[in-house]
Parts: sequence; C-alpha cells; structure tokens
Amino acid sequence: MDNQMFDIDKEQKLAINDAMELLSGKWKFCILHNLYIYENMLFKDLQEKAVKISPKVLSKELQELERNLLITRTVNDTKPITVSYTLTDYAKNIQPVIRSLIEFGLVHRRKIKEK
Amino acid sequence: MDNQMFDIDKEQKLAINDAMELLSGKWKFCILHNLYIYENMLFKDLQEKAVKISPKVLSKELQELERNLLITRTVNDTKPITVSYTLTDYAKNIQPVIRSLIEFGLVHRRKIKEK
DNA sequence: CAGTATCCAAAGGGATACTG
DNA sequence: CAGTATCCCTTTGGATACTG
Repeated sequence: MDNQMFDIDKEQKLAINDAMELLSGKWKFCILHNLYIYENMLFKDLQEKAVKISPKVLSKELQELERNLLITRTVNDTKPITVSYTLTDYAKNIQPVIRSLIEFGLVHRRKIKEK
Repeated sequence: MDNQMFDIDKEQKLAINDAMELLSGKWKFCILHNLYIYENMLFKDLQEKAVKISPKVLSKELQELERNLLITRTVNDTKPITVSYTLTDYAKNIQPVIRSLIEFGLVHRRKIKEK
C-alpha cells in the first residue's frame, strides 16, 4: 500500500478543514439554528435568547458568519438603530450539517445518560 | 411572543451543545473520517497519514473519542506492542454529520474561491 | 511503537465599561 | 441598541524529550 493510495482523498480532507474552520467557535451552530427557526433576529435577541454570551464574542461570531456568506446583516432605520440578522440563501447548504448534528446530539444524549 | 414560545426547543439546544462538545478539538472529524475509510489504523498511521499532530494531542483526541463510545482501542500482541483503532457500531450515528460536513465543505471551497 | 511529561505560545472566550 | 475596547483567565495545541 503506497502513500498515494493510503491518503484519503485530499479534496475531502480540505473540505473537512474548511468546514471546520468556518464553524469553529462555540456558538456558530446555535446562532445558525436560531436564525433558521426565527428567520430574523436582532443582535439583542440573539444575545438574550439564542446564546448567552458577551457582546464582544457574539459580534465576532456574527462577523465571521457574514464574511463566510452565511448570514446577512441589515441596519434598521430605527431610533436607536437596530440590526437584524438573517440567513442567506447560501446558508441552506449548511442545513444538512446542522440537522444531522442535532439528530446525532439527541441520540448521543440518551446514549451517554445510560452510562 | 412570550419567552416560552421564543426559545427554540431546549432539547435541540442541548443536542447541539452535546454534539459540539463531543466533536470539539481540531482533529476529531478527520480521525473519524479516516477510520471510516480505512477501518483499522494504528496510532502511528493516524499520526502520519491522517493528522500531522504531536502524539500528545492525538492521544488526547483518541481518548475522548473512545470515552464517547465512537472508537475502539485494541492492543495488539506484537513486539513492540501496537495499538489499533476502529470505529464502533455506534459511530455510524455520526456518519451523516461527517458526510454532510464534507459535502458542505466542498461546496464552500468553490464558493469562497470565487471571491 | 504508543504513549506520557514538560514547557510554552497562541487562541478562545467571559466580564465589564464605554461610545455613537 | 449595537457594538468596541480592555483586561484577564482558561483552554488548546505544537515541539520535544522521555519511558515501558
């Protein structure tokens, strides 16, 4: 078995790494899932309902998601201004990941509780 | 809209958190994917072919995966001893996550390269 | 070979105060 | 309200040497 054969598909490795890098951070899945369900959320909503984290961290997570084209940031002309976040169309590509992650998580919770 | 209605299903939140905790660490997906493909790998193989990381980190990742019932560790009666790792049956529950992650990663690589 | 031990640098992330 | 700035602690992970 030579090295060439042994290495798994390089593309797949890179794909995993890319996806992992994108989804790194403790709260991205949770944010995406909340946006999937509620469609439109204000910064404050995300902070209070979705994830209980400091504004600094939430801000960073949101910026990364936006940079990766998964969410859209919209400034509302209110007083004081508010900012809405929604999923992009492109974000539907990531739904299978989240869905399967939740499914596994549910199974795993039961499994671990058995012990 | 009261809080009760607003909060997404608590179970789902917990599921996400559980799954995320389990899969935290830079190399778990890669390890699982390699084991899925090659079925049986030695510590050394994992280190050289799957992930290029220090033995300390690899060891830690493997222990966490084993503790979470996803892989099996088998000591081989060789000289010097070798240790084989394989996926458990239970690990098939996590395949959809990995598969969808790879699929998304492949799409995302192309998407990002466009920019 | 399969780890463990040690050391260390960098990243992650929480709390709080502050600004436009 | 929606962030940014600052401070600081914890975790993560890499390199290397060492042991059974």
